[in-house]
Amino acid sequence: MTKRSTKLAASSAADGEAPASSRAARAAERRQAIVDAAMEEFIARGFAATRLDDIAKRAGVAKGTIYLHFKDKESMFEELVRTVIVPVVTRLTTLPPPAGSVRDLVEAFASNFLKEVINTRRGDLVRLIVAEGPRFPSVADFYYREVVSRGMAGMRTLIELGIARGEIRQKDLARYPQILVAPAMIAVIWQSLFARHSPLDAQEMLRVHLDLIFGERRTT
Amino acid sequence: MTKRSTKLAASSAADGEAPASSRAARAAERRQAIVDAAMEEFIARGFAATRLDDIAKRAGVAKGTIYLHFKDKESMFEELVRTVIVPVVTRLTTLPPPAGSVRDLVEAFASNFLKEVINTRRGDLVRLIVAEGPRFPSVADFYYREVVSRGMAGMRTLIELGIARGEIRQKDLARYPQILVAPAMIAVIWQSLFARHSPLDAQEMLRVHLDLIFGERRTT
Amino acid sequence: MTKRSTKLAASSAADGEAPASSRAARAAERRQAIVDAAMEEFIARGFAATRLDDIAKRAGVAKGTIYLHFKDKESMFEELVRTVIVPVVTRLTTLPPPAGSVRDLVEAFASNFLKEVINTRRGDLVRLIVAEGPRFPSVADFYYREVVSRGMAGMRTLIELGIARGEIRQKDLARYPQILVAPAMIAVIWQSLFARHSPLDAQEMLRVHLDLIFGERRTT
Amino acid sequence: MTKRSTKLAASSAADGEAPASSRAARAAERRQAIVDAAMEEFIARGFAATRLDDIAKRAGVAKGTIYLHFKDKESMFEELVRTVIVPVVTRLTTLPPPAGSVRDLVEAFASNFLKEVINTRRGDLVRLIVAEGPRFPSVADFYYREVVSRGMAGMRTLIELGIARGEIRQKDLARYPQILVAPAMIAVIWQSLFARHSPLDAQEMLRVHLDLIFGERRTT
DNA sequence: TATGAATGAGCATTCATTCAT
DNA sequence: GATGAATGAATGCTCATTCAT
Repeated sequence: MTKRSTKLAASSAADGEAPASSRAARAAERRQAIVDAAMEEFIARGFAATRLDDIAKRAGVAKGTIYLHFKDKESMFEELVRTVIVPVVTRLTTLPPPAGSVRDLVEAFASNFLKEVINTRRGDLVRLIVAEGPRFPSVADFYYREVVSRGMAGMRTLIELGIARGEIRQKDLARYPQILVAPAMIAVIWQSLFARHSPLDAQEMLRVHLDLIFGERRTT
Repeated sequence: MTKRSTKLAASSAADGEAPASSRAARAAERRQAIVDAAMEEFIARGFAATRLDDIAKRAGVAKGTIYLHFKDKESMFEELVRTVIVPVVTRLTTLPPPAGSVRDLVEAFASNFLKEVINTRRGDLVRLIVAEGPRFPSVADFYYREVVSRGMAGMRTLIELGIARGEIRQKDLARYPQILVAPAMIAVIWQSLFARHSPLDAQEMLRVHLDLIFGERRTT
Repeated sequence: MTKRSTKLAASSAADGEAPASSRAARAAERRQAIVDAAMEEFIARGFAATRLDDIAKRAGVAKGTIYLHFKDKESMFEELVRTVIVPVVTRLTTLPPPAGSVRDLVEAFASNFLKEVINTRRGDLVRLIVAEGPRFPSVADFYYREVVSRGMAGMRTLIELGIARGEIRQKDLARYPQILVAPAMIAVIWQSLFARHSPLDAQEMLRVHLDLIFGERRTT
Repeated sequence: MTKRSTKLAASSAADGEAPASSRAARAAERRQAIVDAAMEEFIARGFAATRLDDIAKRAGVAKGTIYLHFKDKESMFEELVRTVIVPVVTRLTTLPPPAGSVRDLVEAFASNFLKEVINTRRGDLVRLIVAEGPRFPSVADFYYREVVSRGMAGMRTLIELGIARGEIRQKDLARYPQILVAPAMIAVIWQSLFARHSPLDAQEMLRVHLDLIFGERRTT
């Protein structure tokens, strides 16, 4: 009756005997299954309305097992956010191959953001953070510290570089990097809320936005 | 222990003497007190985590009184959104005095948006809608229909007018009015989530953004 | 919006002006409407599950009006039982025209019981008393005192008369008048509970039962 | 404060040592405790006035435990009726040893009914069904189907046999088996409602009734 | 380690009763 | 007298958390 998490059971052969990846690996696998399940449920229902029962069922574990990996519902949510956000940030920030024009850099970033966040569960997670932020100051703090402030700083640097190189005219833009990111954020929220009312071609919108800023015209 | 609703007692002179405003007026007053209290609580805690007890306490009414005005918690939330959103939309859309440049129009709108939404409980309500949308399709539908689609259409018209008049260069912008609104939305969310981490001068940011689109420079 | 009780408004002409039956009559009328409505509701839902709101609505009065006539829900129920039971008992016990055979007397009684109780709201009330008895000792006491014990005594007298006159053979019957009444009671309950499963010709059943006791055969 | 269910602890030896009766047995035991407690409370107060809190307290379990066994209060009531009725019906219908006179058979049945139902919680349950029937059509249906219609059919068969064998004179009786059962039902209700006003020797009453039908005289 | 039965605090909702109009 | 808006105690049900197995 208990359903095993499938998408992550890429580990071993038989179910009861784990040759190589014993003990620790099994545990990590289970934990990951819980995190995945929790993300789905939290996104779909929000923190307060999500039942641990449903998470356990979806993860294919018993309810008590969750407490072997997380202190309680709150810390599960907080750790979940960290667990999912950190690798994405790492990937998005490590990327910039320091060659080419600023627009190339920004476009590369946008492209990655598109692939890694928009139209992804990760995008829904961003909306979830926006939703639960006020009730989870620690999550909002974490998100501001790890994502927002770092993102703003990075964008500002890029903008200043663009201004220095003459790619960007609008000098004030450096004071509000939010403007550079705003359409991407709006895309994330739009997909999560209004996709079924009217689909949005996020990629094209971002291109138009970059045209607005860099003045030129190019194809992705 | 019972607290009188203060901000809404615009009825008569003194608090203890309500000669004319009998029955109906008292009822409307009470209902408004409930709506106000509910908005505060829903914004602070989200739908699921909000207790009717707290709403009642904050509104200065008994728990049962809420049910004289709303069928249940869900419809209270839905009606609340309508009650608050409709007048704002009305005010924001009725405003444009059809004189002056397109930039003037947009700036007037931005100015009103700033005053009516950003830095206002209404702004928090927008974040709340983003947060609860997935669990309240009816709310998301309503918001899309009454606010988003109408807003997009209006913006598109303005953009096209701007293009026709030569105020806006970027022709593609008309396809993505979201870009025009994005910074305003980001400002709303920012104030709600990150104001305490780093305050945002929304007015100035919007000005910079308009400069980006209209190319010029002006002071509000 | 308030609906006037119709079936009882056989009183006066205009609604606001009661020529003869003013004041007191109006009050009595209202009270009767409440009693009627209450009986319907209590029978349909039982004491605990009946809402005063529904009674008021059905009676065409405001909720508060009920409290002008009855102390509270409990005493309303108790008085209701008295109000309805007493006249029936009176009618059923006053009837015996002291002529003819004992069987004639019993048959006359059965016939009246059939007309006055079985297939009547009064029958449902008996079932209601059976239902609520344990929670309303005062009602059970009243019913036992006014109906059961008097009924048993009366039946015993009739049986003894029948035995003395040679109409009834079974001498022990006088010790258990319940046997004489049992089918009538069963008819009451049957109609209330199982009529829709399988209708019962109570009159015929009672005739068969009397044949069993009196040994003869007659038509009603 | 927690009371262990006593009457049902027929499992192991001492109360503190339950070696074999693990899991399933414990669960069954708990469920039975809940059923017992529920029966007491429902009988004493009726469905609507019974509090789950009281059932839980009486059963010695937490409130939530009830919901591990029953979907809600309604289905608890319905299942309770089934759970209690079915075995009784089974026992009462399996009994007839096909020897002896019809009167012997009927007397055996009466004797069992006396022992199994009258003066038993089961008797009170019958009154409860009469009480709640109108609000629980499913219960009334079940009772009619499983008990009443089967009982009527069985009685009719016996009566016809009695007529065929010359033990019963009254031929019409076969059309109204209710007459045969009526005093037993009245005994059930009497004990439940009027026992404290005036005790009833049900056994003797049933004997007198059988004498009435079979005409003879015998001792149980 | 993993399980899931058991717990009981917590909350939405109902409804008898009151009382200002 | 009548009214019905307002009250708040009462109660069914949920669900995060614990712990014996």
